[in-house]
Amino acid sequence: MQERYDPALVEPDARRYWDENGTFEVREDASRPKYYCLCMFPYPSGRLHMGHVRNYTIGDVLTRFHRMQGYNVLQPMGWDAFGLPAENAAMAHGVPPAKWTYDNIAYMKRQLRSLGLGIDWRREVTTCRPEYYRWNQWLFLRMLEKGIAYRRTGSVNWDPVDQTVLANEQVIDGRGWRMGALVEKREIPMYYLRITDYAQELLQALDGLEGWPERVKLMQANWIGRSEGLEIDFQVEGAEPLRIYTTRPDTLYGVSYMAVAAEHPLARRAAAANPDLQAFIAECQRSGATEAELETMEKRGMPLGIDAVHPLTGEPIPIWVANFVLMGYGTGAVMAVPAHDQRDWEFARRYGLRIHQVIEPMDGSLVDLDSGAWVEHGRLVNSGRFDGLDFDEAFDAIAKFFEAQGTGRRRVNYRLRDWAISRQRYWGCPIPLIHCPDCGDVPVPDEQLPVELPEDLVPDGSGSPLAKLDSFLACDCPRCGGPARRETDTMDTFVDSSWYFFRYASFDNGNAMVDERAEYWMPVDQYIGGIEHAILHLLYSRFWTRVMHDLGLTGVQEPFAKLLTQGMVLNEIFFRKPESGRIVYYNPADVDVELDAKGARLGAVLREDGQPVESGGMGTMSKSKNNGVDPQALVDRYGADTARLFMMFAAPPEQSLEWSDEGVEGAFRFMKRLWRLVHQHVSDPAAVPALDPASLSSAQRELRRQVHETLAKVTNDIGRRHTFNTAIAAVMELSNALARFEDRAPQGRALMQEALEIIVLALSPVVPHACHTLWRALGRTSAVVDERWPEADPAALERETLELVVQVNGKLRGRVQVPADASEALVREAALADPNVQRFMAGKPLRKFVYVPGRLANLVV
RNA sequence: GCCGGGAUGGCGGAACUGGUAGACGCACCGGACUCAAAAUCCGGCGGUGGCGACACCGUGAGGGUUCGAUUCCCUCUCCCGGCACCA
Repeated sequence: MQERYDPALVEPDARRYWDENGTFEVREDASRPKYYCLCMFPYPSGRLHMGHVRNYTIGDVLTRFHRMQGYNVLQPMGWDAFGLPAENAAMAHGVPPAKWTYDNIAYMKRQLRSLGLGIDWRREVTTCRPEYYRWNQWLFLRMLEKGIAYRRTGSVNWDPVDQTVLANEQVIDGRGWRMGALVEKREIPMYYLRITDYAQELLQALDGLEGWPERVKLMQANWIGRSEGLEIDFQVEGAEPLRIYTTRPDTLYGVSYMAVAAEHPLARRAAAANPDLQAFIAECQRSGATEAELETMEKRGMPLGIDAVHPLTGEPIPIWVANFVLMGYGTGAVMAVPAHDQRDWEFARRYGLRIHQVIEPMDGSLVDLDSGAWVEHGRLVNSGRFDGLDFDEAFDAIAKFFEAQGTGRRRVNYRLRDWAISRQRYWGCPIPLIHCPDCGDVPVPDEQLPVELPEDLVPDGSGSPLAKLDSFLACDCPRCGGPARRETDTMDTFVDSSWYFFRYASFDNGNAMVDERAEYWMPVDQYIGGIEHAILHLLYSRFWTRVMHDLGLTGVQEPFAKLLTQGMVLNEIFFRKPESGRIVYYNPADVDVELDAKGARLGAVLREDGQPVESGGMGTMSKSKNNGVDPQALVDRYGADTARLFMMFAAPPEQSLEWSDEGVEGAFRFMKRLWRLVHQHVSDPAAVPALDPASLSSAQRELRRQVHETLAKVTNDIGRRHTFNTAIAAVMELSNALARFEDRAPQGRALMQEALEIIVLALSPVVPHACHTLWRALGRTSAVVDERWPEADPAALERETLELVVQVNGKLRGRVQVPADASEALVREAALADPNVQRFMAGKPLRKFVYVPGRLANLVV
């Protein structure tokens, strides 16, 4: 073996072995338990970033660990290849999105390979290829048949200068990102998927997802947002009744106005004869479309001059148009109770509307409505015959009243909205529909699938290039054969990522979306990806899987048995803020940090000019903050193993990870120490006999216990807790102990051999290249990747004595050695005998004795 | 604004089920080796007081429960993720 650790020599060698032996190529095998380990596939943006490296290293560690535990493990990889950045790159460089995307994939695939990931590359899936997206189209048509897909209008951001629809990301402060035009909301026809039909199922099934983090399940439950309330019709003179939904029917007597969306028919009608209203409605249509903007903007409104009739009192209730009511959500109208809803209270204060208390606290205490709304449940007052009822009684009584009248009903409502999948973009999966002047919207027949996307177009930022391409547009109506026009909208890219995990199992089937191989592999046993996908991607995938289940395509209802949400990768932000002009960000690699004598930070300067820069703290690695670190440079300099080791050691996987050049150096140093440890052992010519545990000295027994305790800890930390950082820390501790262990007697050598073999096996999932070589260096002829995961020897773990902590009144005052099987009485005696303990008891009588076996004794005086 | 999460030495983090706060690594300081430097190795390293044994303080802030709280509860501050057309 080489004396010096040289990853450039070791790593290609190990990878060659895995490739030549097809180590990670797997097929279905009923004789072994299967383990489907899946990482979220990357968007081919150009180069791998640190988040990818972190994600795929976690997946690879779990893949290799489970392989060694005897599972039949599938780890596939693919490309989420449709999307907006390809169109942006196309516009910037005049290259077709397809070429840009395929070039990126080729480069990033080389990068992934250099990380030494145990991937079955035969199964690679690329979502922009027709053999993949034809099944998007095929399933969409099935959904259309079932009524799960439907068409209606929806609101989009419209750039009036570019004459194009903008993504939320492309709207900056209400203006289009390219020309700076004021963006308008516009209603256009779109296709929707009825995810709301699955709301109840998607909510209930969360309880069964035991392998999911609680916080993700909570976020999904809140997103679905089930509520129970009443749907009530308010009569409006000379118009259709105004229908609203409320979860607080108990506050009905406190309604002092109604609020409708700008697009509501009542608002439109009232505006016809009122220029001020027209201006206000036009202004509402210019305001932002995102929920965050809607909720934080100034709440404004204007009266329509129309009244609704209060259904219980018969009093007139003024109807207002308000900028915070959304037409696309619920009925586009709400009832407002300023006394018991904070937003209504603020609106009423602003416009001098009535604030009328109808609920009081159960204890009859007074409520201060001058400082804000009182939103708790309580007892009804000022509510006619409902006075004195509590929330539940009032809900019930009022529901019965409306049900008897036929003007209202109980209703379960969801915050979740149907999924709009139409995108007015080129680089996406074409929606397989044909518009015929005679037959209307006609689905493309299955035998004409896929509707292929031309790959040589270059978008110019003004609408979809498909709409300008006759060869794509022109077609025959499948129903009447007459001339027709193809749909030019493409699908949301979340469609592509909602089922790719099925396709990895049936990757080469040209005749069906999925086959029986998917039934073998699904569900995914462990899914790993960024926390930023906790809601949308994961919810859409759960929905899509249920639709496939209901169409008989799979027996699986939930796609991901276990979920690990990895944290973001952060780095320092350095900047200068000139007196005038924009903030300039400097890459941390170009900044020197000045320290005081204790190593605490004094300041930072730009190396180039020696002048100070300001620190902006830690932030996600991004282009805009210029704080990214290229993983390729890291791999080129230190090798993949050091990159993997640092990523796994620096933080537990669910937490954000702070980048540190020094930390990488530390990981590399450990690799060198490990290498040297093995080298020293194997280059000693003294024989290594078989280990005889019974004959070990007490120092040898002590070390062997540490070896097996470490093994037990690593097994638990990787397999159960997924805290790779603590597993690695334990191995570092053990290797420090081994470096101090200089026993060259035959049994000392034998113990060293056992310890080094266990270390190499235990680290092989994390640093597989180096361990491949070290295993052979230790005299083993097998490949470490094919070895079984070792088990800790219970005999080695046994202890004769224990050290217990002794507290007086909960404060640490001493330690005692006791036999491992000591009785409580013996422990009490030993604890009381400790001189320091006696000092703190100061002769006071023992009031209570708390004994936690194996841990501590607490003497309360 | 709403939903979810986080805050522990100079820094990243550890403490798994309420039981020894600071494992492991980094930075820093001291020493060995060297003509010297780098690399490597050895030692120290939360704060305050003390020659020392040791004591007191200390887990974002304030309060509570408990024999005992980084861990549980309440209030607050700041930071991060998501908010439906970025992926």
